[in-house]
Amino acid sequence: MALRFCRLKKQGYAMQENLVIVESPAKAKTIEKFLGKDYIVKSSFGHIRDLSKKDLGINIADGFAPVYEIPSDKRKLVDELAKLARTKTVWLASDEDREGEAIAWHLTEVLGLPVETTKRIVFHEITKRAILEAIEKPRTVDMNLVNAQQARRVLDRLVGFELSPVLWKKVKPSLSAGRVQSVAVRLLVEREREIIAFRSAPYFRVVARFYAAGDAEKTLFKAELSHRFDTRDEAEAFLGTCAAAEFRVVKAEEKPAQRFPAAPFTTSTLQQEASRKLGMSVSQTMSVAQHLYEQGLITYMRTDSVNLSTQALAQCKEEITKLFGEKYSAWRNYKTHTKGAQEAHEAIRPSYIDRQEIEGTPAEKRLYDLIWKRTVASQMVAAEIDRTSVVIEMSNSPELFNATGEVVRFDGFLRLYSESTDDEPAEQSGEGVLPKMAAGDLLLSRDITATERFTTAPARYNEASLVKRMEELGIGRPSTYAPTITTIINRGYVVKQNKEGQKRSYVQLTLASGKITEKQVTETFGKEKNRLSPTDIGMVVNDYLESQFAPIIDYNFTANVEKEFDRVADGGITWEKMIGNFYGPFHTMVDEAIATQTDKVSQARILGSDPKTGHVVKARIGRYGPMVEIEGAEGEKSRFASLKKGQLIESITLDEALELFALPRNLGEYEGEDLVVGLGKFGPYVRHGKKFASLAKSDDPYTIGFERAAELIREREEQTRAANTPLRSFAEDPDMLVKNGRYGAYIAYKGKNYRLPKGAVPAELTLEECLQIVASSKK
DNA sequence: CAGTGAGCGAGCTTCCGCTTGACTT
Repeated sequence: MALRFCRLKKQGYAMQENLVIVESPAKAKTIEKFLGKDYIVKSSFGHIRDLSKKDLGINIADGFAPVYEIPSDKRKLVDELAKLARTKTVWLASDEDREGEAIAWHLTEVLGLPVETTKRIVFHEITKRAILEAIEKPRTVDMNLVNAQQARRVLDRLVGFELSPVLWKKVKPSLSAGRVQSVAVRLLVEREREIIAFRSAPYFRVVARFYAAGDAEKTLFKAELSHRFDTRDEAEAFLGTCAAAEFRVVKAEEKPAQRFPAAPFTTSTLQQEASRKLGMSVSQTMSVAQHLYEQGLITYMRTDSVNLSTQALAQCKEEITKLFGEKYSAWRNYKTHTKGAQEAHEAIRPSYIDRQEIEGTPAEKRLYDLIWKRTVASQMVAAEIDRTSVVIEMSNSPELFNATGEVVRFDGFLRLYSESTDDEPAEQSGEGVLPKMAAGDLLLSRDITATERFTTAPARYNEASLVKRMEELGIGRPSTYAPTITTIINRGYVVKQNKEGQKRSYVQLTLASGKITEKQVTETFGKEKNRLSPTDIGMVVNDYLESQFAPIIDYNFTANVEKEFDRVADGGITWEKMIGNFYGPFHTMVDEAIATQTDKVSQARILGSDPKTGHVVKARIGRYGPMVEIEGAEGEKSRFASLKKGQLIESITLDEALELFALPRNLGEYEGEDLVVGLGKFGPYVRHGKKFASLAKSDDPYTIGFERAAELIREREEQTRAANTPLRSFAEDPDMLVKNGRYGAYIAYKGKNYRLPKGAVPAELTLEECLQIVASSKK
């Protein structure tokens, strides 16, 4: 046995003299194939060390010396790597960016390798050529870049671990603040305030349908008036003018234009498009992309680069030529403009461009299809477009009508893919083909319509548009966009929610055959799905941070410190000096914040007075969250009620507040006990004596009637009866019961519950089988 | 499961950026 082991080990040693360490296991697998049997390729699974978790992990007095630890879940891996490293030449092949360089350095430290001589290799694409080339010219670990990472890491820890405790003291325990998350929350708070402050105003837009004399059907087109009216009277008066007007073309222009394809996907643009086109959340997108990556179907999904490998470019050209012909192919190299991009990887693209479709879950197929189309389209020629614009004047008014038309002369990349936008589709005044017109042409109007519209508040962010904004500001990285959103939701700073649309009616005035007619139309507006809005606590924390730590949550803070990190990376300053420059003023701010008496960080907002009692009604954050209060008279207690989901202290009105006191409502006596509707921890309920039943989604606790409430109680009783009646019982052993639970049938035996094995039919179980299940599940 | 809202205060919470699995009540 010992001999055999020894021989195997020797053989392995002889065959694999080299150990290559990369960050991702999927990458390791691919590279191992390229390198052949002299190389064993292992993965570090990202970082292998981090600052000590239980305390600050930085020795400030000792020049900010970091205290690094190997996390317990990394111990085994590190031991394995160390063992392999002892007998082999190590090649550190972590990503070519700040974090990757640091991983390489931590590996030298932990594996006991000399920094000066250990081979460090990098490649931006996972192709055989790129990897063999990298092996040809190894370098050593760049300590300046490593130090820039240490500065980044230490700064984030200092900010996070000094700010958060200030919040625990001044606002609420367990809160958090950080360079990235606090700015993300700030974006949402500021947007929310714009929305609260916004007052929608009506206006009238005028659209006419014109035609050329003689050929009405073929030449009918739409044109919009360049002026918008503020009031109905103005709009109506204008239509009156139109009735007596003569319309004439003053300008007709046709201009050729080009539309270009979008760059290949990065993490952020993939998240945006998957959200717009497939309705996927940011974390869903990442998890599906991870699956595709692990199956070797796409390149790495956490990237800020739009670069494609030469090999991929060639494959695109071949594929486009095959599918659409050579005239559709255009060789393009895209450049990254993103702030702070590190470009350690390629863009997100299919691993094999000739693979147009894949097997997998529906989500995997759709996301792959999106990636395939975007990649291939990025290498296709621009679309050729003819844009026509026509200006129409009136004989009796200086107002002008405009019509624009667009005709695609050559589809180019549009044949495959067109990027979506975040904005709602603009109300079109009739893009499409315009009839041939020339200046001086006389036009007739079929009808002219003035439609009442309303100015709209800026839209709330959704996950993907927040990521887009963060990327623009250089805040966060591809690997942290999704987790950051999870964090700010988990901290209770932000909620993701839907909003029901509201109905409103608007006026439409139409001039046709010399007569103006009026129509009332209704529409829904303000419907929202999966939008992010700040909570009261999110707003309070943001305001506090703004008042005490303005420089830290400044939108340019990250961009500014990034410049400093770059100086460290260039060797222009030591990282300790850089951090020292930051920490001095920062720590003073922390001390001052703690010393500043902040009388009640959360102040009550006075809403008005209760019409019944005349007492003050106010909203504030209480022990159990946001609430409204009607102050009691002298020596009397106040009345309290919690805010509903979606309501904010900052924007709740007196009427909305008073409505909250309508609960609990007593609906009257039913079978000897009162039926009471209330709002509990788990939502609206109806109580009958000691029995409770939840209200259905369609029920409104403020308006629900006696009959419906009684019905809910009866339904609930029926359910409990069904749940308590065992599916199976045995005369021989009354302790043994097969019951129906929330997760299906289960066995209840002597006070303990047991799961049924897969495939068991509850109604057919015998006592023996049940006893066996109980016995076998005992451990 | 099903409101609460006073005050005291032990012990705990927290960052960002690299990577994947565990986990099922």
